[in-house]
Amino acid sequence: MRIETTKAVTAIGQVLQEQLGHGLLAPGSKLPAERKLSELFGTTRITVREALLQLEAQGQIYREERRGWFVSPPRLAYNLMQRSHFHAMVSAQGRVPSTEVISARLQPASAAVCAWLQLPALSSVIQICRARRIDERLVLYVEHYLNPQYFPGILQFDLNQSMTELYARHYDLHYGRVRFEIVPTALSVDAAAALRVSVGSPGLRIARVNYDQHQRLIDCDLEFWRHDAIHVGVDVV
Amino acid sequence: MRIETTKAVTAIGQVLQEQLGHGLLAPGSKLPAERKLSELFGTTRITVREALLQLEAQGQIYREERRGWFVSPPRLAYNLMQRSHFHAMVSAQGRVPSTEVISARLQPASAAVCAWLQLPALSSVIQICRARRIDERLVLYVEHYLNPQYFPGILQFDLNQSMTELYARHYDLHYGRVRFEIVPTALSVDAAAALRVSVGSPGLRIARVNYDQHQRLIDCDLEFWRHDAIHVGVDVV
DNA sequence: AATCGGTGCTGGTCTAGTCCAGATAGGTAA
DNA sequence: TTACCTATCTGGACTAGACCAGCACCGATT
Repeated sequence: MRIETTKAVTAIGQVLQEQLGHGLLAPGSKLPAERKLSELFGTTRITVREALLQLEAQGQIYREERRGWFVSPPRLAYNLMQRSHFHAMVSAQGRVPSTEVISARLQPASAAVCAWLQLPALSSVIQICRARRIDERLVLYVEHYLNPQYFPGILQFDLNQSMTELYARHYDLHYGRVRFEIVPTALSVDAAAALRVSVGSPGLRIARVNYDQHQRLIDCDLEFWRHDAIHVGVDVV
Repeated sequence: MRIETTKAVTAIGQVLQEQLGHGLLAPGSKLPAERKLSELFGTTRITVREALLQLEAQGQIYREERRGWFVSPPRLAYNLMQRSHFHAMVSAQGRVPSTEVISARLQPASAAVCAWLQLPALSSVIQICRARRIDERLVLYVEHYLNPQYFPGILQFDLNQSMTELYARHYDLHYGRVRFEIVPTALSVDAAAALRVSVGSPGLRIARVNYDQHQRLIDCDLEFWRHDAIHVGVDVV
C-alpha cells in the first residue's frame, strides 16, 4: 500500500479501503454520513464525496439515494458460456435472487430493437421490463424484447419467473446460439430509476440476441447491471 | 430528448450531447475550457465539471490531463471469439494501431499471477508492460506475464510487435484455449499513469489466461482499457 | 537551427458554506 | 393497534471563490 501520497482524496480512499480490506466494514454495512466523514478527516464534504466516488468507481462501495453509502457485496460470477439463467446462477453461488416485473406490454419497436430482431420498421414487439435483486439488493434492470409471432398470449403468464423456463414449458423453445455485446457505460435513465441509483452512475450494458433450437431469432435482452455487481467470465475453446 | 429537467448538470449534459449527436463536435475535437463553459452556461466550474464527468461516464467525452476535454472516437469492436491480436483487429476496422513497451523484465510473481499461471509461490515470471494506441490515442495498458520456461531469451526480441506473432515465429507456440474475465472497475494506478488519465478513471479490466496448442498454460495478460474505447462481442454457439 | 526560459492557459484539488428533497423514526391522535 | 404527522438525518445540487502543477506556445539566446 502506498502511503506517501499528499492528496486528501486518495488518503481518505486509502483509509477506508484499509478498513474494508480487514473486514472491519462488512459487505452491506453502512458507512458514516458524509458530514461525519468530513469532520473525521478534517476536510470538506466535497472532498470526502470525491473520495467516495472513486471508491464507487472501483466497485468497493455503492450508494442508495438519500440513504447512505454501503460496502459492496462480492461480485456475481456471470459465465457467458454456461447458459444458465439469473435465478439458477445466483442460487448456485449461495445467494438469494428475486425478480419484480416493472412493465409488460405490446408496443412499437424502437429502431435499435428492429435491427436486433431483424424486423421491418414500425413492427410491434412485446416489451417486458424487470428489476432483479441479489440478497435484496437491486443489481440488474432488464428489458426483454420478444418477437410476438413466437409467443402468443405470453403476457398472461406470471412474468416474475425465469423466461428461459417459461419458454421451455409453454412454447417448447430453447435457447441455441446467443450473441452478447458488452459495453461499459453509464446507466440509462430508466435503468437508474429502476435500480434506484442516481442517473449517470457507471454500469455495464449487456445486450443479448437469442436464437432458438431451430436457429430462429426469437428475442433479445438489454441488461443494465450495476457495474460493481458482476464479473463476466468467458471460456473460449 | 427530455428537456423538462431543472437540474443544471443534466441540462448542460443535454446541450453538449445534442451538439455531439449532430456532429457539430467531431470525434477527437476539443471542448471549450471548463471556465469558458461555466461562463457560457452561467454556472460554476464545479457544476460544469460534474456534467462533464457524467458524459465521461457515458463514454461520450474523455480528458487528457491538464490538456482538456475531447470528444470520444467510436468504440473498437473487440470480439473474443475471433482470436485476433490488437494490431490486426484495429487495422481491420480501418484505424491505426501502435504499441510502446514500458518495461520488460524477469521478476518475482505476485500472488495473483502465481494463481493464474498455476505456479508455486515466489516463482519468477517475465513481465512485459505495454501501452497501445488507436489513431494516436492511448486506449490500452497491458501487463503480460509469461511462464519463463516456455520463452527463453524472449526479452532480446523487439517487443513492440504482436506477442502472438512472436510466439508463433520464434517458439512455435499458438494460442489454444483462452479464459477471459471481464470486470468493470477503476483503472489501476499504473494503468492510469501509462494512459495518462487521472487515477480513478473508469475502465474495463480484461484478464486473459492463455493455453497453447498442447493445452499448456503459457501466459496471461492483464488488460486495462479506457472504458469508452471498446465494446466487447461474444458469439456463443 | 536548436535549445532554453518565460508566461498564460488548462485541468486538478480544495475550502466553506447554502438550500432542497427524500428517507426514517418517534410520537400523537383516532 | 393503526394511521398519520413531524422533526431530524441523509445525500443531491449548487455557489463563489482559491492555489497549484503540468502543458503549449512564443520569443530570446546559443
